[in-house]
Amino acid sequence: MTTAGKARRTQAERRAQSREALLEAAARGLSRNGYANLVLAQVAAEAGYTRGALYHQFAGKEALALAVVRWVDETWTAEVGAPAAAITDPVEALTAMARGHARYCRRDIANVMNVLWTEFAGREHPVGSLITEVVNRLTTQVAERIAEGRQNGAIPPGPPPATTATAYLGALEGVVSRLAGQAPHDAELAEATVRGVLGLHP
Amino acid sequence: MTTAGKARRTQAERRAQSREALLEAAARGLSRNGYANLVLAQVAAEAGYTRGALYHQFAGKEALALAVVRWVDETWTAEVGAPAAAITDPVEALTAMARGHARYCRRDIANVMNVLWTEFAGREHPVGSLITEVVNRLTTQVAERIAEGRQNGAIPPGPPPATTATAYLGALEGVVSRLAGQAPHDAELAEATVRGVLGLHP
DNA sequence: AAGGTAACATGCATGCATGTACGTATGTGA
DNA sequence: TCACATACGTACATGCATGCATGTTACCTT
Repeated sequence: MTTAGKARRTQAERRAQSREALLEAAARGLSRNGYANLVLAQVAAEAGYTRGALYHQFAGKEALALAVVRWVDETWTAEVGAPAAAITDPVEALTAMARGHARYCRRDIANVMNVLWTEFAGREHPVGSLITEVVNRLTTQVAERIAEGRQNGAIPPGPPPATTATAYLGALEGVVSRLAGQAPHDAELAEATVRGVLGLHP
Repeated sequence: MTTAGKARRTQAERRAQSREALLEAAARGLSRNGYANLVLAQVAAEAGYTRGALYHQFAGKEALALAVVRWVDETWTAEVGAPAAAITDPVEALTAMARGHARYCRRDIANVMNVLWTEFAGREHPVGSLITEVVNRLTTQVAERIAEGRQNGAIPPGPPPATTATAYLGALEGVVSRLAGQAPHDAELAEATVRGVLGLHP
């Protein structure tokens, strides 16, 4: 809402602060309103600026949304994806990812990916392409873990790994977005859900 | 796309045919584009009419969307909700609903509720209110079945029935919308998912 | 401290979709 | 068959959000 330090910042600091404030406001706006209903004047106002600042930092609405998606992707990978990927056991990794995603989505920013995915799924749009790219990468990773677990014997046989991975991510997003950060049930139910998708006993 | 019988229809028939064609086109459009990106000229064109016909049958964009939601609700209740509600055993009813929903969503119409829900969740809009109403009714029904199954001993204890029911519906919608009618895995994974949410063994 | 550049604000033009008024065609009852 | 009502098409007006061009303020260099 308000820029913290106003007293004699350097230009780079000033720029970075504005950019971050705008990105955060845009992420909240996208979470709530989606892309089509996102009004740049509101985004700028919520960040404490006007549209001028926004157009100075981003080429336009599309570029802003792309930046938000990349930003969310980076923070998600750092906070959820990478820690889960570091776990050796496939089942533990997949359940840890579910719990981690639930925790990550306790912030209001989190619905961004879900909203944009449903809005741009099956349409030709740069934002949709980027989302698809991110989701595909994730799906591939999950599918590899599933295949690994099946060979391992820890995960029972089922539909093709890619299909199961798609279901895994869809179910996870569905649960978490509906529960909207109702700790601690969100993480518990997220794990239970993905265990079900994978065919694991409770 | 094309109106079937052109030869000497009665006015009521004529009106009903147009209305149904417009509703179906609107449902497809909403599934793909959502409410904000739905353009009425495209809807009318896809139904074989112009905006004039649409505005003659519906008061406007909002009324059209409301009619679509009611229409989907009715068909869903008839094809999925009522058959599942007729089943006595709670676990069987809940799994049957999951499989039934997956089958129902094999049509392109099905994403309507999901799209509109994510678009209007937490906003004040007539369409959002109606969706919330429908979802709440469903959630209550599912929660009752869950409570029943817990008392029964068939479903293990867990988070409050209302919370679990929300997770049930979120996970189900998530899986089915992502799988987009990939029979037969959609039904299989939908059932596995809700079994996981409920804490049942595979 | 003064000129210059980047950050930001403000006003204008454009496009697009909705809603409405009016015109035309098709069915209905006397 | 003729007057009327209803289904549908067409053209115009309005509102709104984006994008851009032009001012104004803050910071940096010398």
